[in-house]
Amino acid sequence: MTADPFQQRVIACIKRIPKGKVATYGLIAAMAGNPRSARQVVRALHSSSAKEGLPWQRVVNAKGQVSLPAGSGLEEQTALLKAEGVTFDRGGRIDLGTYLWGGSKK
DNA sequence: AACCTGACTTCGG
DNA sequence: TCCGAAGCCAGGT
Repeated sequence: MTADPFQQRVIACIKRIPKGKVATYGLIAAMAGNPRSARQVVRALHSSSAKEGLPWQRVVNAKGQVSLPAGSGLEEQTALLKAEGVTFDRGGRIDLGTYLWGGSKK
């Protein structure tokens, strides 16, 4: 297992995402200390989502959409977010201006 | 050790 | 607003 503080940071940040809000990979990466490692956020998520029970469904890309391919849990993810009060527009996009987590609890 | 892939981001047209 | 190309970083093969 990795002892990278970055990964630990990512996990911690995701755990802090409030309900009804979403965060982008880049935002998390920046909070974790590496704004260029958005991809690694993804990896950290994959590495510990199930293990840490992280709300990976609240993590979306910069476009405000869920990047998961349909059939891999996308339907579940969107359903969960909707249940939390997040609304999706016609294209399955989230209104980042309203639901993007500010990360003020840094 | 080298190459390839990836739940991304940002810029330009 | 949408599409395409380039850049970055780490893990897997």
